[in-house]
Amino acid sequence: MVGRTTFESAECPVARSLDAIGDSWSLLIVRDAFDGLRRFGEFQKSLGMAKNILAARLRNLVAHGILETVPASDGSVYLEYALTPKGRALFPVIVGLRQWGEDHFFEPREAHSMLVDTDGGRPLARLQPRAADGRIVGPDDTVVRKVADLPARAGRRKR
Amino acid sequence: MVGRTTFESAECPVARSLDAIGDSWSLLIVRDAFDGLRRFGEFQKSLGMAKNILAARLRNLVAHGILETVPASDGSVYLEYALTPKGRALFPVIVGLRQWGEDHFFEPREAHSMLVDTDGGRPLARLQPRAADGRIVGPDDTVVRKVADLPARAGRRKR
DNA sequence: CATTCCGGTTTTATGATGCAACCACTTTCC
DNA sequence: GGAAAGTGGTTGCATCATAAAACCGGAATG
Repeated sequence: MVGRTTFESAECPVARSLDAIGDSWSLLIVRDAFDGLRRFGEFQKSLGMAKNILAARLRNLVAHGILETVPASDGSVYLEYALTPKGRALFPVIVGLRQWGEDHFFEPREAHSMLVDTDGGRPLARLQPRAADGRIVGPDDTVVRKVADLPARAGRRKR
Repeated sequence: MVGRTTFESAECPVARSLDAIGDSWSLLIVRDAFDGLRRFGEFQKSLGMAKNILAARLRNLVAHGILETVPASDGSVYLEYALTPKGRALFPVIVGLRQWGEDHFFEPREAHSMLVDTDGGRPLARLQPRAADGRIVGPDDTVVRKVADLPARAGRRKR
């Protein structure tokens, strides 16, 4: 199982996120879902993965509220898997992984798929973390701060 | 092994990225590296993971050019692991995972660490993918386009 | 009806992971 | 300077997750 007890008690949001989608396949499934895939067979054909682990991953993503099963769209009796709002909120993460991959895993002229703006067809701008006032910030401009939960309860340690 | 032959030939940048850092631990190591951790023992203590797989992950991250070993910083004979530019370029991905986790895996008042702007101490703004002209775009405003590797001057295609 | 398709589950091998012990080398302490 | 402790791993071994393939029941298709 993926999301059982590994980092579940961690108070670092990165760890909890990875507990839900940190395996090799889940984010590829989510990527395909952003591309419009919805059926079990579509995912299986696109990813070429074993059907049993696809079933397990879909179950896990549904259990985490990232996908949900919806009745059908073409009238058949089968289910479809659709992104929930929580799943759609992964869009920046997918974009980040895509841009990082484009920049660092391809030769300048090598073929690769690319995410473009529907209106205009131009590639997206690079993702840039920004401060609250809009300034662009990098790794050295930020720091992790521990935030305790308000009602009493002593602050925990370890991010 | 992580980065062997799984998605290596894929032409999707997301797949290649996940081939390098798609396991449960690598991104947590990178996160800790952003937080300033550099020594084997620091990572091992922070993550609580087995030393043999930490060694394997560090080897893999170094092999992928995400970390590099540098001689020392305190004069001792030991090595340290530092982020390369390629590794630092993962910053938006880590920020995205962190914000997604903050938004969807914590109760409103639950304790969690938070990434704040060094200058001012306020939380970062939400990551927002933007089109080339600066417009904020969502999943429905973008489409994946296949780009073949053509030798020279590609004529821009309009729709 | 018979056949194929769809969406899985059940086996069975195999690879990865986690744990503990061990080890070479360094640094520290007395 | 010798013992003890720390640092940075490696090696076996048990266990768990993963992958491939076979199988299966209901639904659609001819």
